[in-house]
Amino acid sequence: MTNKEIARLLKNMAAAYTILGENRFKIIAYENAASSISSSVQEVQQLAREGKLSQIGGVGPSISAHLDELFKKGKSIHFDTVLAKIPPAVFPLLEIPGFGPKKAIKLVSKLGLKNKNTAIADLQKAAREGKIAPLEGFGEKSQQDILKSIDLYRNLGGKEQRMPLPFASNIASDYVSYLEKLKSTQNIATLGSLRRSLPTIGDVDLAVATDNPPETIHSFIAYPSVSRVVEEGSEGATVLLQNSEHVDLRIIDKKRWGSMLQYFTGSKKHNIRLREYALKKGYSLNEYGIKEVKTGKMHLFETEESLYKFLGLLYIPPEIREDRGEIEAAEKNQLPDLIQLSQVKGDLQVHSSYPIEPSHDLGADTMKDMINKAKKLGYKFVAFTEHNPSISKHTTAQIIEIMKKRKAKIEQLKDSTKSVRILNLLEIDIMTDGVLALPDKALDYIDAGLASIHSSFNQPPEQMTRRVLKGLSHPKIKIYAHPTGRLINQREGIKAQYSEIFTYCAQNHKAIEINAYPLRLDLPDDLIIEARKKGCKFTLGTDAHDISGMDLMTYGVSLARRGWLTRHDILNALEYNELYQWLTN
DNA sequence: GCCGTTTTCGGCCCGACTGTTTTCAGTCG
Repeated sequence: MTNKEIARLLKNMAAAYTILGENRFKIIAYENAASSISSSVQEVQQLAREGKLSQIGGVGPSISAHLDELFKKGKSIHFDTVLAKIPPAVFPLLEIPGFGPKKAIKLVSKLGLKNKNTAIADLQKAAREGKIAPLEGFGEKSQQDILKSIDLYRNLGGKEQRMPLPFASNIASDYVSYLEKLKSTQNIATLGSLRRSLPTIGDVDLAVATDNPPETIHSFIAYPSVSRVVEEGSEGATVLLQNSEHVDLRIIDKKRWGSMLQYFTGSKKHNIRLREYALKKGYSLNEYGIKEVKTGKMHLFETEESLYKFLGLLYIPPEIREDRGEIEAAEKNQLPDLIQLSQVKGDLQVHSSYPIEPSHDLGADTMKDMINKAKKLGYKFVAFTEHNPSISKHTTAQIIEIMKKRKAKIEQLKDSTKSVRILNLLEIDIMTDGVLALPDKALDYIDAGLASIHSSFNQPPEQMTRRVLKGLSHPKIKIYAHPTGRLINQREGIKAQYSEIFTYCAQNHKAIEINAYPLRLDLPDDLIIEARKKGCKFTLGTDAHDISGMDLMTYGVSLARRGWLTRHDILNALEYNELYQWLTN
């Protein structure tokens, strides 16, 4: 079963319990478990095999026992018994926007919907025939809304696409510099997942504090790339851009800027935890401020810093507001000193146009150009990591010849370049059987290698894990590059036993790459956290195939920050000599 | 059902919006 299927099952359990009138906290528990499973990048069934189900937040002894039974025997008696008490036609209706358990059961029973396979179509027919409006609790308006929601559901087809962070970030920064030019603009910021630097973004949300809201809103909707104004009000507006990217503007009162920014930045789970924390101290927290429960006195916050401080907490950076222990850490003065872009002294994955005749894509710019770019970025070092020469198109002797020449070229550049040190690395495929796609002797011509998967992404987890570990076992290989192999919106990552891989890397002097390429943003943050706990070191690489690609290091840094990493976890923060020693040791 | 510097019991966030209601229920974020 996929995570999505498991999450849906638990969501259905929550719905069933809602209809059956179960304890509402039990319902919330099932919903929480469903939501953390649906957002997990680790395969839950795999975790179950390793006996690690309880690692997932919100999955405790009861749910994990039922899931274990389900995975081992193909069904869970408990789940089946509860779900059997609900008419089956209820469940498909839950997928329609605006439908919850109560509305679904009411319609299913009053309209007599029996067939779960045709439930949505049957409902649509009933609405068209005007059979919903007369029902108690419904009316003409809700009948129309149901028809609209069904259309919406059908159009979406359940697959809403999220933008990779760098795309959303570009849209936002262009919009921000446009709105900043207004004299009335006092404060401006991004909100939500964009501000927390999630790898993928749904809507771009912006906040503006202004002394002239109408002017701000007018300018917002008059922005040149707006293709359609979806909503326009006194507190904000929503527009669609050329490629139907959704952008929301929210006008925020300067006196409450801190509270609103905090609230709309989220995450939801962080906010819930923060409110629970505040309540224990006698404060009720909402998006407008903090209320003293006893006296009703309201405190307003112009900055987030003052808000967190008022609650006795250090300022929590947006990237780690995910309810992963950050509030407790802020309380105890134990927040990590997260890595910053300025601490990154070089790029450890760059592809030049050097004619290495690779099996994958070559870069577009010369080594020289990329070195100059590295200088401009203020780097102390840069690593060339072209793909290995194609092994199907060359003999071993030819490959060695290519590698020899490349080494000579890099040596020459090393000698002639003072300000930036150059590393002679190579990105080498791990073939399906775990063998490196480079003859052993050819590895003599590099300082160290990155190993990565570029084919047969669908091997079963055990086989994939053995393949990766075998590839990494070569003494020259020091970095496991773009570890999951995912391409956002295009390809799921490999299925592997990551905890085994991380343990191996921590114990065998292998670093894990955090790849900043926009469609990769790989490793995902929860796996970074797991790898860090095992003691792994990390590298940052843009995977740039031209000089402009080298500007995207900031997204690798965001990802590392989301994974709680500091400069001590990341090899790019070392001085060149220490780094060279680490890679050649 | 989950969870823990309030840890094996006794808690469990807060408000907006919508449509149907004359004070609330359901859904959403």
